[in-house]
Amino acid sequence: MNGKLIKRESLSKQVSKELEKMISEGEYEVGSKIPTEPDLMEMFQVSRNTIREAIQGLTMAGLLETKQGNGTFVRASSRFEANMKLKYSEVSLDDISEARNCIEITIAHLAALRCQPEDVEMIEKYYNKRKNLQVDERENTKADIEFHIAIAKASHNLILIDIYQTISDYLESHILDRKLESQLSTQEIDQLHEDLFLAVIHNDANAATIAAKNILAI
Amino acid sequence: MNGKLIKRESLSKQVSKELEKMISEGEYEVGSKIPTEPDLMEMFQVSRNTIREAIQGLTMAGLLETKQGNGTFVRASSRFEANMKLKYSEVSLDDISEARNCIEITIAHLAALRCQPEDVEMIEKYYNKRKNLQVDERENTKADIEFHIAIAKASHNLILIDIYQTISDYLESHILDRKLESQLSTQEIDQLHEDLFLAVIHNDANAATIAAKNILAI
DNA sequence: TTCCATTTGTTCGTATGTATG
DNA sequence: CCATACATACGAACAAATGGA
Repeated sequence: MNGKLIKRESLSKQVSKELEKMISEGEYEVGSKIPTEPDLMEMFQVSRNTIREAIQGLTMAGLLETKQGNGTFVRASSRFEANMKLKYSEVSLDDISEARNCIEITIAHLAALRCQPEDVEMIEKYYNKRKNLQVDERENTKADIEFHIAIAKASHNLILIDIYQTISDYLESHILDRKLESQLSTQEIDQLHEDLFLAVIHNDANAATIAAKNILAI
Repeated sequence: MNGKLIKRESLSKQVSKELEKMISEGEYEVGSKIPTEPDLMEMFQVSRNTIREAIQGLTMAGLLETKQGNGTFVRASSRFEANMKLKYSEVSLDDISEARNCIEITIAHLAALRCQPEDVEMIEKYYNKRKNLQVDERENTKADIEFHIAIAKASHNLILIDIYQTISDYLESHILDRKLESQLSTQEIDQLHEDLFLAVIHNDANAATIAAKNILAI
């Protein structure tokens, strides 16, 4: 009768995803308390067990934190943030910056050597997105990171991709800082990204290496 | 009456720990099927929910794998092994090698700049251990990795240390292969390690970078 | 201080669905 | 088709911790 009733996904997973979405969208802010289990039962029309299973999953992932006799609180707004908070609670911005510098060049090099047509498509997509979002610095930075991640994926090295994705969320504020402090104009920064873009899609590994170094020097 | 009845720990946790112990001790081997849920209920004298919760925890941790309509199987003998299998199951040796090359040089450079007396002590310890274990190739390789990890720690960059440690377990067979295929003699390889060792403890960043590159070229 | 309502934690029981052999 | 075994979901009861009256 109802196509939506194809319930290939368990109720707890559905609840979990919905909660995660609400958290990531800021509906429940970091540090705040989410509704009680009885309230969530009412909201989602499922049993307490199902609610608890969903909460347990998000707790394991580090997004939530439960306090007996008090409530369930939002610990992080995303899995990445949770991962970083858990794993790298004592990491400095310098550490992140160094790690980025370390792998960015290798990634650019490998991406130029290995990028496939579908990689080019993705890279181009985010390159253009980045170029068209010059007004809003925040949005531009997000697109910037997406551009770099697309290049990382073109490297086809699963370890490097994983590392880059893990630290990329922390890069956001870092990149923004650099841009604001930079001596270079927006046009010059754009040019550097275009250099990297062209080098990668033309499979010029040496040029990609140089372009990556130049971007890191911003 | 019975000291053991202090049940500060939940039943499911107790069952979980007991199962994990049995798995790690090899009572249930990797790939084999553990008893069915009803059997486990009988064994531990708890409800099916409790059994299932314990199994779910170990499944999440990657130690077990449940197959509906078939049984529950041992996937890994320890959490560490599980973590590796889960995260880098599709990683090739080339990926690891590339990632290593990528960060090894940066690590050597930073270690030379930042190593403290206590770092020198550790590096020296494993340097000597490595030198004195020339007979057994396997032991030598282990000491080799410990030597490199000591250097990584001297970089004082938590992210790079973490990454290096994560991939180092996969490095063992890789390094062994390289040694066996190498054109260089044991003495020459030793010399390269001594170069790196001396460069780092003398805070010579450039020499450390070069030494690291030479070692990677083995 | 004690008491109590709230909230999460733990455990049990039961029913039904789904996959395998 | 059937027995077995895991998957999912619901309901219920009590324990334990918290915070406020």
